[in-house]
Amino acid sequence: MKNLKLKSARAAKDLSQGDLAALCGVSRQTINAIEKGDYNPTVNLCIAICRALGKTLDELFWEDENDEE
Amino acid sequence: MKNLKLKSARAAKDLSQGDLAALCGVSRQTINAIEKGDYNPTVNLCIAICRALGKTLDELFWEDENDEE
DNA sequence: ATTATTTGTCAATTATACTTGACATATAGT
DNA sequence: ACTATATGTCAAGTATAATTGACAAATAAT
Repeated sequence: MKNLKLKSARAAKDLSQGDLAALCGVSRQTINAIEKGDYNPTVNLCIAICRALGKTLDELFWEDENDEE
Repeated sequence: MKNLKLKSARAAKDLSQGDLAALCGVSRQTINAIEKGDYNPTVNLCIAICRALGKTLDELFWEDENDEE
């Protein structure tokens, strides 16, 4: 289950996966895995991503991650 | 950093920590720890909690978990 | 006083989020 | 052709979310 909302919000800010990872204090692979969607980040990381992209949890993570795989 | 929004949303539905845990498929201790607030649940669990309580991520988890400790 | 339910908290284990390091591919620049 | 950046993915390790089991204290009921 890809997270396309995240991918497009990141593209809208013209950030690479690596850029966003640095802003959130995680590795590039972690951002890649979240966008790819086959796992389940912690809420604090979700919040960090939202802050970096100027979005809220509901905008990026509501009804996506849950219909898993 | 206690999550009082969660605690009060649960109280509003007259559910015990154990009840909510069962609805979410996790242990009572996990719900207790999240309300107590000293850790960082996964977003899928947050979503399960929101669904059980009829709330959204923004309502229960936005700007709480992040000002950690 | 006692019985039952809820909550708080501990210790030890298991599952998994997240890391580092590396390699392949694709695209664009020079 | 070469160089650089962005992405996708793998394997092995570390950090921590979540588990089970147990016990104590508080509340409410009888």
